[in-house]
Order: sequence, then C-alpha cells, then structure tokens
Amino acid sequence: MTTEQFQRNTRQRAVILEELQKLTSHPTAATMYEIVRCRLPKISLGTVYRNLERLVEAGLVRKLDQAGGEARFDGNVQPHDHFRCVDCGRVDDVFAPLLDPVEPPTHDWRGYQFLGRRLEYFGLCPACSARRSERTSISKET
Amino acid sequence: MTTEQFQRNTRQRAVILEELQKLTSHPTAATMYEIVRCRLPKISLGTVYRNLERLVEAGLVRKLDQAGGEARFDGNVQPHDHFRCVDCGRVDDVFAPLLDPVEPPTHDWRGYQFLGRRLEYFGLCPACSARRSERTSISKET
DNA sequence: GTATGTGCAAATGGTTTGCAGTGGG
DNA sequence: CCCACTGCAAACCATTTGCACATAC
Repeated sequence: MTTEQFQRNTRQRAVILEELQKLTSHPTAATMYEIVRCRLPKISLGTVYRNLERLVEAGLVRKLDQAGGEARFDGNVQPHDHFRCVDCGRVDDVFAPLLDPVEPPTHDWRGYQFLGRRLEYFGLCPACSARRSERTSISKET
Repeated sequence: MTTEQFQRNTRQRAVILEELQKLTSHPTAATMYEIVRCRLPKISLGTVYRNLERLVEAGLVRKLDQAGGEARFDGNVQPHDHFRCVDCGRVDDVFAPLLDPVEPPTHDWRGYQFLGRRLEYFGLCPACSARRSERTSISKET
C-alpha cells in the first residue's frame, strides 16, 4: 500500500494513512495531528502536513480544500461526493448519487483537458438542522 | 440593484459591484483591489474584502472558494459551473451543462437540509494544455 | 446627529519552509 | 553511510478585525 510510491517508508506516514483510513469523518490536518499523537507523541504538525500532501500526490488520500478555511482529508479515494454543513463545518459522504454521474469529456472539450470534478452539496446536517428549528420555535414562543 | 439590501449605499460598494460585473474572468480579492483602485485610489483591501462578502450575502456576487488558495469572485449569479486550471489557476465559465443538472432534494434527505451545490471541474486550460504537450515533445526530442 | 461603513495597520490562523539532526534502506 | 524525512520554530500569506474617522441618510 505504502510501498513503491515513496523513496522511504516512515512510521509517521504509515500511521497517518492508517488512522485516516479508519475514519469516515473528514478530519482537518490539526485533527489528524491530535489523533496521530496518541501513537507518535513526538510527531510535529509540519510532518502531518507534509505527509498528507504526499499521500494526496500518491493518490492514496483525497484533499477537500476550501479557500480561507481549513482543508479536510478523506481516506476513501473511491469516487463519491460530499455534503458540507454550513453551521458546524462537518463533511459527510453522499452515498446516493444525487446528480446524474455523467462524466465530463476526459479531455479536449474546446481545448480544455479535464482531469476531474469537485462536487459538494451544502446545507444543514441533521444535528444543526434540529438545533435551528428548535431555536426558531423557542423564539416564536417567547 | 444595490438598493434596499444594505443599510447604506457607499461609492466603494457600488464601484466594486460595477467593476466585477464587467468581467467574465473571476478575479481574486487582490485583483479586485487593483482594479477598483483606478477609480478609488484611497480604498483599502479590507474594504474590498468586506464588501465582496456583503455582496455575496446579498446574492449579487458568487464566491468560488472550493479550491485552496485565494477565493475568486463572480459577478454573474446565473446558475452555471466553472472550470479551474490546475496550472495557472484561471477559472472559466462552463456554459454547456456537462453534468445533468438534476437538483438534489430541497430538504430532508435523511435529515440533511440541502441549500445548494457547488460543482467545479478542474484540469488544464487550452493555453496550459498546449504548453505542456509542447514541453513533452521537446523532452522526447532531446 | 448617529451609527454604518471606511482606511489603516495589526492580528489571526492555516499552511509552508529552512535547517540541523535522525533513521530507513 | 547517505540522503530522504523529521522535529522545531520562524516565516508566509490570504483574510479578518479593532479602532478612530468619515459619510450616508
């Protein structure tokens, strides 16, 4: 898994990949740092960033980044889409294809060479949706 | 256009919206700052950021922040998708719907409340695509 | 007149990087 | 034994924010 793609196989990289693949949440680099520190107390945040980046390049990890916000990482590289909660920021997998997964041309659409797409839904996750409607009914009562 | 949505209508906000709507490119906040400074030399970058954010909230401008790096802004709020070049970073409009625009449920899909979706293609723009294949053939020749 | 919005500059926060030291092969 | 990788801390850079002043209404 970690073989061949890298010049050296370090314990740090192995643990980062292993822990990320255990999760179905989509942790930030900082969260990964906290998780990995349980097993490698001396690891640095810089190493976490560097390895996540290299794992992305190697195609073993997906990066879900957003301008101005924290990037999140996904250990599941199977094609699938995401739902981002605008209140709490959590990212969940969307298993049902909500958009017809017709692929764009793989290359040369009017000179553009397509490499992929990013599709993300946004809205309120179940918890935040409940919390909001609760607040609304309270404010109506008061 | 700028009326009603805001408590006060300032020249700064009007110029920012006006200049952004002239463009079909998708400038960053820094680029908008440069553009607007031709007409308002004393404007500050902070004001550009604040107003772009408020214009997004008012639904007059779209913010394209799906990828890491700098956010880009779009004065065209008609529903359409985008193509981002991974080499030079330019963002172009995608006019032809490459994905069937089937809308996700408007709310309550397994407790999730959908507010919208963001779709972005990425790959190489015509210029960068040409530049890359040129380099490849050169390296083959050499 | 007032409080919303601006200009300025400093702060913030996620991410990257330079460097000396470590350890994988 | 060498050089890719690490730990550490400082640097970076897009964005946000605090504050005194300006101006829209």
